[in-house]
Amino acid sequence: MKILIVDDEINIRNVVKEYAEHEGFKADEAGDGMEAVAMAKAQDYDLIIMDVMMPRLDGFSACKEIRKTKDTPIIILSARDDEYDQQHGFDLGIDDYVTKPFSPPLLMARVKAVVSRRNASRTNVTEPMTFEGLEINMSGREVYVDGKRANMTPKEYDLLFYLVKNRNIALTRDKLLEEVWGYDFFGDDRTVDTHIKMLRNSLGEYRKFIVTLRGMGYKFEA
Amino acid sequence: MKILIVDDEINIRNVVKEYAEHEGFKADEAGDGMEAVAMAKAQDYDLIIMDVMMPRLDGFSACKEIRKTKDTPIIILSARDDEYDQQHGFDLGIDDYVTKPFSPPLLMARVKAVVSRRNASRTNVTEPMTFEGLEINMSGREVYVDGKRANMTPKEYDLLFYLVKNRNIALTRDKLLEEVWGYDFFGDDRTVDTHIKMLRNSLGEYRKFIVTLRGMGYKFEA
DNA sequence: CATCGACAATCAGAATCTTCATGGTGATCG
DNA sequence: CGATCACCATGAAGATTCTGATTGTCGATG
Repeated sequence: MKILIVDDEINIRNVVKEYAEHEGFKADEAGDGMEAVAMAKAQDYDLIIMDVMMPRLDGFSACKEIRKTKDTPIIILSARDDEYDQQHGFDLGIDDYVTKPFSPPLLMARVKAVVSRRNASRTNVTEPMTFEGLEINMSGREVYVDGKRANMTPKEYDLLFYLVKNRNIALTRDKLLEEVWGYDFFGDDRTVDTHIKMLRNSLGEYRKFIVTLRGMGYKFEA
Repeated sequence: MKILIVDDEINIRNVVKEYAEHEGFKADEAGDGMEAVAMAKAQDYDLIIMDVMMPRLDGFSACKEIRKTKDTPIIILSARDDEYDQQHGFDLGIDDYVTKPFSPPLLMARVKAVVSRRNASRTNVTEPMTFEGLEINMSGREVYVDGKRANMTPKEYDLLFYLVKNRNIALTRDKLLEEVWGYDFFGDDRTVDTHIKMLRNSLGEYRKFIVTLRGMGYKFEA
């Protein structure tokens, strides 16, 4: 297992590298996008961890360039909650996001998840899915209700996609807050309720897929 | 959920403890590294919050000592960024760190993230189980009795899942109250009986799996 | 070995407490 | 300035707990 760490800050590279090696990965480093592209094309990495803001060539452009020849899994390190980043990233087939500042063990958890997902099945998790009259296209960030394009807010998309990705699994509000809002969000539990409500409204009759688990949280039940 | 708070300043311990208990944790305290090592080895904590600068034995040395026998998750509280980065590597298996001064809600967010990550990696092995006509799917929070979905209350699920997780083990009412209800539940023993009764009703003929141990408690016998 | 006493477990239901969906409000951000 | 979001208050639906009565179990004893 060999990964490539791309960031212009040497401190971040060092931290990530130490953790990765502790997990049994072999880790190479690149200090900017140009370097990253060259290295990613020359070798077969199992995963690339890529910062967005970098000199010479930014992370997204580097991804686009790498994707021309390889489909190495990529995890993006982006500044907090940038909507544009997410939209952009889905188009490029980004496998996961971690927002800065992040805790190294959290990043490692994502790394392991992505790697095992790739190994487990080559099937792309972001293929469009259909549940009766509800069509969900995560890579295109589009949702159709009975063929009609649903216009939802960013949070609704994020929430729905996370629920669907973990469909048939009970999710606590804390878990949702951590995964959809970010681990550094500290706010009210009930915030989740509010967004669930709005999401249900957006889904019309297919609100039935979102099940309330009393005393627990929610679940997308297909 | 039990955590150990290690810091030589009693004010910090108190603040952290109060927040932790508010989140439903049970919290013990230690005033220095030596004490922490002794306590961490004597008991199974779900998490340790450890200061770096302490008399007698510093936080890092305490971690190293604890790691010899346990792999309890550890969050480090350090005074400055560089104190953590430079002085010691990441090979101690630290799960996260928070720099002082910190805001208690931030610390709590990290605590919850670390704990849920640990639990996720450990309990993700919750494939659905079947005992004759009784199907139990913990991750989906679903129970089927002869193929029919059983609609149960939160406590019934919690109780059943705990019993099943510890199947074939005798569980006292006190143990059940502590684990299913929480350490801070001060109520009647008979409460357990009531919920056992309702659970048995929900399980129909498969009530037979729940065995009462006279003068002792209950057991799920497969 | 039948009976009895003592204790343990079960049960039903009413009072109390929790939780959730909802609508509204003010803050925030582009 | 409009969209979005976090948060709060509220009431209704639902869950939990306790009480006290009843049933069940065990072992001692005559």
